[in-house]
Amino acid sequence: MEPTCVDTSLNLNVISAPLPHTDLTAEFLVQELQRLSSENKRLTETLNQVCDNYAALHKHLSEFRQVKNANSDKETTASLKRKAESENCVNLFGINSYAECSTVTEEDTFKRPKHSLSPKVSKVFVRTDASDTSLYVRDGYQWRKYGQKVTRDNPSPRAYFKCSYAPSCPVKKKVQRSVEDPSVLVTTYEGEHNHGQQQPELSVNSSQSETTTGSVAATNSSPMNRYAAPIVTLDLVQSRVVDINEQKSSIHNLLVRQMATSLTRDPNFTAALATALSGTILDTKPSI
DNA sequence: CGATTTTGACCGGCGC
DNA sequence: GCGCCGGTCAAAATCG
Repeated sequence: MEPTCVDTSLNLNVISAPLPHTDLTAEFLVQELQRLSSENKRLTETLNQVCDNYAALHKHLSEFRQVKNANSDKETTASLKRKAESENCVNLFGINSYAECSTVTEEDTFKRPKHSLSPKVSKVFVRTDASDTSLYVRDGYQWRKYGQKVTRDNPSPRAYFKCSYAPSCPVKKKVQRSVEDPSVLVTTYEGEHNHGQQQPELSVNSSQSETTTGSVAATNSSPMNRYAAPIVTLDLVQSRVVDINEQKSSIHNLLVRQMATSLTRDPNFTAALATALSGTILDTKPSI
């Protein structure tokens, strides 16, 4: 299966040949592990910085939208609002590189033309196999499908689900494939669960994974069962890193170069980057 | 046999 | 008022 979002698993096969002595090999492996751990930590810090920058940018964007909306003409029609909503979703989708889990409330949106008492609405983008036509997103709750419709702005059908775990649970969700990328499932949750979560899982058809904001853990399959060559899997979320001396700067530079090369060669990464940039640029243009 | 899914019908909001 | 469209209902079908 295609990995979720950007495959950050880097083929850092720097160990070319086994060393003759077992002790030396073990020592070398320990050193390698420490070196990679420190590299992992450094990348985690870089990622955090990128996330902070993104958050600041997103905040500016929200402020800009509020100002623009306040200055807009009051004769804005509901259809325009609906269009703005869809555009907003597309932009959100682009900025966050198919991995956004956003919560939209009554305060920070100028949409929601009706249902004034509508509870919290959140959207989750799940990358899945484009050839897979099912609209089921396993998110740990039990859902009952009660309808399916083909909407006007999207050729793929939209499925409607209700939470069936508790009869009194008011949560609903809508699942529809994205127009921009059919491999992405757009799940819209409405309301909040009044019960606990059942299964701590979050996947599509139990074979794909979902990325959420801030989680860039590369969940490529285990190197032990798929690849013969050692592949460094970056666990940027739960990295237990031991700080070691940073004397091997040349090796680090080499590693950084290898990572950059690996990322730029990755079509998923370049596609996600291009989408994010285009979404950001398009989002700044004045609305009609 | 109960739970779940499918799918056509129905309803209400909105624009013209 | 009429038609369009999104959302929901409910009977039939399907599944375990």
